[in-house]
Parts: sequence; structure tokens; C-alpha cells
Amino acid sequence: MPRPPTKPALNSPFLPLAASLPSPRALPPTRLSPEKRPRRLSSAAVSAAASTSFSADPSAELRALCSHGQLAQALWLLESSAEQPDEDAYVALFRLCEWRRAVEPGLRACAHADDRHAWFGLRLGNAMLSMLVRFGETWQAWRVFAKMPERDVFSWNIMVGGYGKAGLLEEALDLYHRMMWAGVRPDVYTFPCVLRSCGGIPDWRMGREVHAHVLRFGFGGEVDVLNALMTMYAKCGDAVAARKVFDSMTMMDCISWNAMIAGHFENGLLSDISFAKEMHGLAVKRGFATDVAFCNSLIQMYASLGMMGQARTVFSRMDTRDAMSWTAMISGYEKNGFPDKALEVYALMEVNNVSPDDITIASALAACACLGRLDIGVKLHELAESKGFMSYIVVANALLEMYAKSKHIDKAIEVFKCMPEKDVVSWSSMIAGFCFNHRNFEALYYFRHMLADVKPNSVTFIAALAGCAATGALRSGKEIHAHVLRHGIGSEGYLPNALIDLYVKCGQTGYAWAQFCAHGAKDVVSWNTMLAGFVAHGHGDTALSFFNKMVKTGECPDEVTFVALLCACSRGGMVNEGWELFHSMTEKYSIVPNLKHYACMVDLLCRVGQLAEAHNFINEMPIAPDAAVWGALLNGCRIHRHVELGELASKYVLELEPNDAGYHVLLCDLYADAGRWDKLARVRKTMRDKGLDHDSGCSWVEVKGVVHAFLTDDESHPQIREINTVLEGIYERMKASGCAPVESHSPEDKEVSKDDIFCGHSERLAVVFGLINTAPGTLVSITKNQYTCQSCHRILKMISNIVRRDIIVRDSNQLHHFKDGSCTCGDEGYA
DNA sequence: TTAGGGTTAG
Repeated sequence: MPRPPTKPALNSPFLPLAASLPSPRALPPTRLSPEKRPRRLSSAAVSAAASTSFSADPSAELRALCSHGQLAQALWLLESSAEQPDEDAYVALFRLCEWRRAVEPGLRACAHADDRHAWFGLRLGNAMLSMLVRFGETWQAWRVFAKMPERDVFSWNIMVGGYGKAGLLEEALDLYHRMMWAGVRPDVYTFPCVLRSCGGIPDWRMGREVHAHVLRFGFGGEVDVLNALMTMYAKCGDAVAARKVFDSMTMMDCISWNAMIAGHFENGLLSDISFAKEMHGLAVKRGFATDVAFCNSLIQMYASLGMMGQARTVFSRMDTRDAMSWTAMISGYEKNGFPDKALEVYALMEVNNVSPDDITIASALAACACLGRLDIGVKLHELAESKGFMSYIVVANALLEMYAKSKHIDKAIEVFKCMPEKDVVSWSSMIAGFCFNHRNFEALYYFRHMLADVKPNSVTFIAALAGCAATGALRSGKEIHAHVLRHGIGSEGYLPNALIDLYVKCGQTGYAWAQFCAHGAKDVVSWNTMLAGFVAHGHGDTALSFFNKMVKTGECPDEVTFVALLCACSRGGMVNEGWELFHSMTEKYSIVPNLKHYACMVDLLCRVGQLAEAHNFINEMPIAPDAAVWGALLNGCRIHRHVELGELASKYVLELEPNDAGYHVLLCDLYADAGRWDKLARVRKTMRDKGLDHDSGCSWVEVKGVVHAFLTDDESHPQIREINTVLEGIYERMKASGCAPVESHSPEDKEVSKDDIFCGHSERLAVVFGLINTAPGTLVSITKNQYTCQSCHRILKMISNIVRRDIIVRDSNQLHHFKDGSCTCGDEGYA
């Protein structure tokens, strides 16, 4: 025996149900592997049964009905007959139920037998076990197993395998141990059953122990057992041991090759294209290339290497393809950045009448999410519902993401709420989905709720950090940072970059810099994030020298790098540097400027007053300018009060984005600053007609780890009276010192100032709320969804001077750090 | 005349 029996042997007929056994409620939902076709009755068996004359013997009658496949009648007979059927009749009925996958009748027959038997004989017990395990009824199977005084290796195999399949991996290993203690000699089927659970946990030590048993019991030459061993080692991350098993095999089948490829792939060892091709060639030579599962593996192998052409060749040469073959192609295209091709393959699959499985639908949904194809996504949703796939967590998760990425977050919430079980992916997708839909508030709310339910992973943290960064929730972000450190995953995936971004966006350049320096595997994103941080804080010179350092280190800049750099030049009025960088993009770095770069250049030229040059620049663009490019010109015209050119720009802007409230407001500001009240009124009327007149300005401020949101003219906050009193006080002090802001009033409408209508003032409420609820000297950090208006900008500068506090306002456009009466933005655009 | 191992996933 491999181990001394420390637990009582599980061999008595009246064995107490051990406490370690799972309760029925604890059983996880099972996704049963694709069904093996139920065996059909041979025609000989049917005719033999048909020739049996019906007798008064209910057992014989029951057997005959079963052999004719008349399940309903058989069940009726069983339940209505007063007499107890014999063991053979029961066995026939259970087998029929198993073949038919008739769960409900099977369970009824099971209850019938259970009521009338104190114990089950070997044949009857095994038939019941087999059926129950096939149905995923692990708990019922355990009850039957406990009522079997005699058990053979088959009974044990079913139990070990069944528990493993139901996801009760630890329990499966426990059963295997008990089998050993009971002195049952394992057979060739036992090892694959138990090794599956070792790999699934994964439990390498136990796997090695089972490996020793394999050798001790003399199964070291069995292909099936060795295949299972190889897979177990691969799943436990021991590619070397897996390879050793593979090399020791004197006989192998296509499963061996498949396990080898899959094992290498899982352990990330298949990055070598020539090795992959060699594996392919060898397998073809040995005649395995016709096996469907093997070809599916090859497709996946090539897809993971980004070689979709090769994958397609394998796919097209297959004589028969199953749903997995199609799914492997769909997911391959989707993962390699060809979601449109993925959907083409899916359409072709439909034309070929291949029924998609849950993973096909999940993969196709992922492609829809990439493309924002809500139309196809909705059809897939309907299909998933009709096929009963909504209970599969992968399908629901893929659906969530599709809806979130198609800007239908409410639909995603609906799907999420209907999910009976949610895993870390479901929660992470919702958090990321909220951020994607600019509903960061809810992202953090979901994150907090998630912690009570599911253990977060690096993807969750990245999504939650994005939510904090977007709302400027520094304290919540720091809390998440602490979680990350506790989980020991601070350097996992994109987490280091997400942390740099958090601190940059919350105005904590020092922390960001510390994170950047500590990040051992910096990539272009790390550099870009830090660079954007310097730019946002108005450190244009630092940004440029940082860029030089980046290039010297050997990091290759990308288009994002240049957006940040051109932005720095624009903010700092560095026209020459801007032109130099713009030209270097194509000349030095082979980066084709995109619309964002053009918009930055227009902004740069406009800010230094070169409006005509900016206009020329737009006219000479090799690509069609978008609203942002014209918008930059419009903004420049607003700053320099150039109404005519501004009107021209606004014509293009509003043609391209007719329903954007922001651009309308910009035009209003242009007219207001130039004192053109007639034209201003006209734009305001257009806005009213289009329903764009409601101010959706919103500012967030985090106090003691809770993010508070303020809307324009928000009177709903519990502390609003206090806030207003403080605001008034500040106003009085400003007046007394003779620096109260001048509001530009419209002469026709003396009651309402320009700022009251358009600027929102929500940042004023949020700033004051932050000031009165935090300790003296603490930095107050606000995030706003629109750009800060001139009046608020002036007032906040003054407030920072009066109260001697640092105030950071991150608006939709830039970051303002107010200190001692001035702002880091250099008052650009706030002249 | 019952069982096992390989492939597709967010």
C-alpha cells in the first residue's frame, strides 16, 4: 500500500457518510464533456427482446420494454407494479436511461430502487453509479456507492472519474486513496481517471505518487496511461517530466502527439516556429494528420504562433471538421486581431450546418466585441438562449463584454444580474465595462462588492485602477495598490503600468516616478504613461529630456509617444520643437502621423497665434481632418477671438459632429468672448432644439476613500448648505481684496451669466466639499468630465491662494494644479 | 457489458 491507512477503509456496507464529503449544494455546476454517442441496441438484441412473449412477470416485461427502448412505459410499469423487479430489470432500465440521457426518469428509477433496497448488488450498483455519474449527480452516486457492500475496480473507477469530472478534484484524489487503502488493485482505466484530477488541481506531488503507483502495478508500458501521465505533468507545469514520459514511450498514438503539443503550448514552450513545424511534419509522417482532434491542436498551435495562414491550410485539408475545428479558427482569427475574419468563418460554419457549441458562441461574441457588432452579438445572444447556453459562464462572460464594448452597459448589467454564478472574469469584465462606458463610479462600486464574493486577479486590479485613475480616487487607488502588494502580483501583466497611470492621473508624479523606476520590465506603455504624466503637469522640458532618455535606452517610441510630445510642445508654446518632432516621426521613426497628431499640431499653431498657418496646415493634410482637428482650430479662434475663422471651423466641426454638446459650447464661448450676443443666442436656440442644452457637467472628489459626485447646480448633497456658505465666504474675501471675478453678462439677459449656463460650477462645489472635509494642508483632487471654464479657473486660482491649499483639477482636457494663486497649465486658453 | 487519456474559452 502506498500509504498507511490513516482513514477508515471505505468498505463497509453501512459506512457513515463521512464529513469530508461534499453536500449536494456544494457541488459546482458541471460542464460535462461532449457526450459519447449512446450505444444503440444491436438489431439482434432488439429482435430477441421482441420475440420474448410478455408474461405476468413484471421483471421480464420491464426488461422487454427496456430492450425495445420504451422508456415511458417501462417507468410506468416500474412505478405502478406492486411487485419488486429483479436486479436485471433495474439494470436494463438504468442503462436505457443512461443511453437516452433521460435524467428525470433515471432519477425516478433511482429513487424507486433506493426506497426498496437496504443495499445494492455489484451489477445493480455499478449500473446506477454509471448513470448517475454521467448525469453529473455526484451526490446521488455517493449515496449508492455507500450502499454497496461489494465494490470492484469498476465501481471505484466510476467514482474517481466522476468526482474528477464534476470538478471535485480533491475528493476524487481522496477516493483514490481510499481505493488503495481498501486493497483494490487498480487497472488501466484507474490511472487516467485519477491523473486527470492531479493535473486539474494541479497537484504535482500527488501526480508523482500516482506515477510511482503506475510503475509499481506494472502499467508503465500502457499508451493510455502514459498519455495521461504526460498531460498531468504538463498541467502541473513540469514540461521536462512530460517530455521524459514522451521520450520513454515505445508506442505512441495520435493522442500522445496531441498531448505533447498541447503540453508544450500550455507551458509556453512553443514559441519556436521551426520546432512546431517539425512536430507537424513528424506527426504527418506517422499518419496522425487525419485525426480531427489532432488537427484541431495543430490549428491552435499555429494560431498561437500567429501563423493563421498555416492554420488555415491545416483546416482546409481536413476531411471532416467538428465544432472545435471551426471554433479554433474563429478564436485564432479573433486573437490575432482579425475579428472580421473570425465572423466570416462563423458565417461559413452556419452555412455548413455545423452546430456551434458554447465556446464557438463565446469566441464569436469576442469578435463582435472587438468590432462593436451589436447586431450579430444580439443574434448570438438569442442563439445562446435557445441552445440553453446561458448557464455556461464563458458564454455569459463573453456576452457581458460584447454588450459593454458595444456601449450597451445596461444590457451587460442585465446579463450579469441573471448569472447564477459569477467568477472573477464576470466581475472584472463588468468593472472594465463600466470604465469603458465612462461610468467609473459604478466600476468602483462593483469592485468593492466583488471583494466579498470572489478573489480578484491582476485583470480585475487593472480595471479597478483604471476606474480610480479616471475619477481621481487616489485613496481607493492606494487601497487597491495595497491589495496588489498583499497578493504579491505587483509585477504581473500590465499592473505596473496601471499603477504608474493611477498616480499620474491623480496628480502624484512622485509616486508615479517611484513606480516607474521600480518597474523592472518597462515597455513603451510604461514610458508613454510617465511621459504623459510630465506633460499633464506642465513639465514640458522634463518631458522632452525624458523622451531623449527613452530613445537612448533603446525603447522605440510609438504614435502614442508623439501625441504626448506634441501635446507638451503645444502646452509649452514650443513651436520649433513641435515641428521638429512632427517631421522626425516619418523621417526617423517611420510612424505615419494620425488625426491625433494633426490635431496636436493645429493646437500648437493656434496657441501661439498662428491661426492662418493652422488653417493652411489643415488644408494640406494628406488625410481628411476630423472634428477634433477642426475643433482645435475653433478653440484657437476662441482664445484669440477670431470670430470669422472660428465660424468656418465650427461649420466643419458641426457637420462632422452635429450632436456634440461640447463643440456647441465652444462656439458659444467664442461668441460670448467676442461679445456677439445675437449669434450666441442663435447657437443656444439650436442647442435647445437639438436637446443639447442640459448641462451634464459632473465633478468627482474622493474624501476618506469615498468618491462623491457633484452635478451642475447640485443641491442634493447633504452638505450643500455648508458648501454654499463657505463659497459665499470665499466670495466675500475676494471682493474685499478687490479681486472678485468679472462675469461676462449678456446684455439681453441680465439675470443669467454666461458661466451659470455653461461652466457647470460642479468643480467649485466639489473643491469646497473637499476643502471642508479634509485636514488642513491636504491636497484636494477633483476630476471633471468637461473642461474647466474660465471663471472657475480664475476662482480656483484665488481659492488656492486664500486657503493655502494645493488643488488639482483634472478636466476632460488637461490637468490643473492650483498652488498659491497660479496654475501649472500656464493659463493656456484661460487668458 | 458499463470507465480513461488529447483539441476549442472569457
